[in-house]
Amino acid sequence: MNENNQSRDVFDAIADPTRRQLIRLLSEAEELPLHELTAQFEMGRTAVSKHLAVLKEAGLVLDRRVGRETRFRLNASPLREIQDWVAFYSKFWSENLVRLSRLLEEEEEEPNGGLE
Amino acid sequence: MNENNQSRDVFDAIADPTRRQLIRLLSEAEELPLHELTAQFEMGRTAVSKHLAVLKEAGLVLDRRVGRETRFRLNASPLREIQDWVAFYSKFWSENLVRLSRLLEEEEEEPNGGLE
DNA sequence: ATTATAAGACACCGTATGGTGTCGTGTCAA
DNA sequence: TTGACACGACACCATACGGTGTCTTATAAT
Repeated sequence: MNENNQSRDVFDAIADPTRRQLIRLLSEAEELPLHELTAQFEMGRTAVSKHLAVLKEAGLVLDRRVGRETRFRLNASPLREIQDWVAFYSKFWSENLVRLSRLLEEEEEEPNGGLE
Repeated sequence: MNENNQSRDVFDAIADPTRRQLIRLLSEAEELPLHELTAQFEMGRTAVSKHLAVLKEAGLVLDRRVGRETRFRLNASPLREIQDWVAFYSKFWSENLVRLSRLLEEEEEEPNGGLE
């Protein structure tokens, strides 16, 4: 019952480079109509519209009609899930932290201090 | 000429839930053979092997043969790209920060203070 | 009133993806 | 040495995906 109506996996939504570019463009412009977004790509309007639909299903984009154009804006909050996910693994790419976590694990498993 | 030999997009590699589950399993176990990983899923060995191949192409996994089994281990460092990417957008999902950035933008665009 | 623009809806298409099953081979165990 | 096991390499298949083009409708401009 939260704000985010994501019927689509956020990981999936950001997997496509075109969609990441859309996110980038929307982050720079507050609100943009479809035709203006389309102008930034080599593909046709329909394709861009489909990508935006995917982003919308993931809750990453909001749209509203203004006159004859549909304007899109970014809603970045679902990206928090990505950040949380990747934050969990950040401890694995620092050698020092890896050593530290191993030490902690060994202490947990062998509380009698049996280091080899 | 760096360490990471990623011939595949990391965003793409982590888009699949099965592959994220593989990453999770490997993060908990240091090194695991294919058959042991396969036992954690409902799909067959070939499918799991393919997912691991994708992770390998993204540089997220290393493998070595030991006897008749192929053991896999996690290499999380390519995930740094994800973290960097998402960190850029973290400023967009705090309401306070959004308001602040809007204020700054309005000041830049209309330095005469013409608010409607 | 007419014309141009913006976009939704839809049909269509080639290819990538995610799964299957099978066969052959190296390795470990009895 | 025989058999079971772990795996790679294929061939195969259904469906999802990322694109196209066309038609129609609502809106804006002239």
